[in-house]
Amino acid sequence: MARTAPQSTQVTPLARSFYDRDVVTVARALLGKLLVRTVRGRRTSGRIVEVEAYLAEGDSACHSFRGRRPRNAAMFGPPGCAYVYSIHARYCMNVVTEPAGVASAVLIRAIEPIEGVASMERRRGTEARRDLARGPARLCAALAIDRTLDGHDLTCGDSLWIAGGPDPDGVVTTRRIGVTSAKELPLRFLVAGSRFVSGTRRQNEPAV
DNA sequence: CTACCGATTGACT
DNA sequence: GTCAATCGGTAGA
Repeated sequence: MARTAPQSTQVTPLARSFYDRDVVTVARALLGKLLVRTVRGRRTSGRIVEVEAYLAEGDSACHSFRGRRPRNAAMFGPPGCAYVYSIHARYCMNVVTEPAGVASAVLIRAIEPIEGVASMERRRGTEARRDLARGPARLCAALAIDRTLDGHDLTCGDSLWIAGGPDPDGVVTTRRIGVTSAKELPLRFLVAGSRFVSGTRRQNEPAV
């Protein structure tokens, strides 16, 4: 086998059963995992450090709250697929959870860049490592994620997937950022102490 | 068709 | 901390 750069992290995609669980369980379990993106054989990746859960029921901030639409169709599909949408002329990426028809998802809000930092810098137009993927739309820009990946199956290990990683030492729970309804729900989860999370100091104070 | 608006970001005080 | 650019999706005339 050809010699390759040493890989410190396993890159086998997580199985569908990982995603076919309660959305909050999946959200917390995603912290520490490796988000992997390949473009023309070149890999970029990062450790997930910030996520938000969006509930299938009783969550007015969830895109599925007012029913199925063309835009949110992926949320109603099987678990383990991506839901990519645009807002304010940017892209954001979610992971669909729970059985098909239960329209819940986890928004990936920030990663700590691990591989392909130079590619991320080029795509983002900055060399500030902390800012490369701190925020859901910055993350998508850094990994070249757009709506062509809406509905993409994350369990195949092709183009875009999630692999295992070390569980964080601590998790902070806060309210979600930017939502204009259901603001009070404690559904944002951060790797404690990570400098790669978004939000202000106050927004990152524990809410529960 | 037009009008409104958001799970954001970056520039600025 | 404040503020507005940006544009696709959706609702409504």
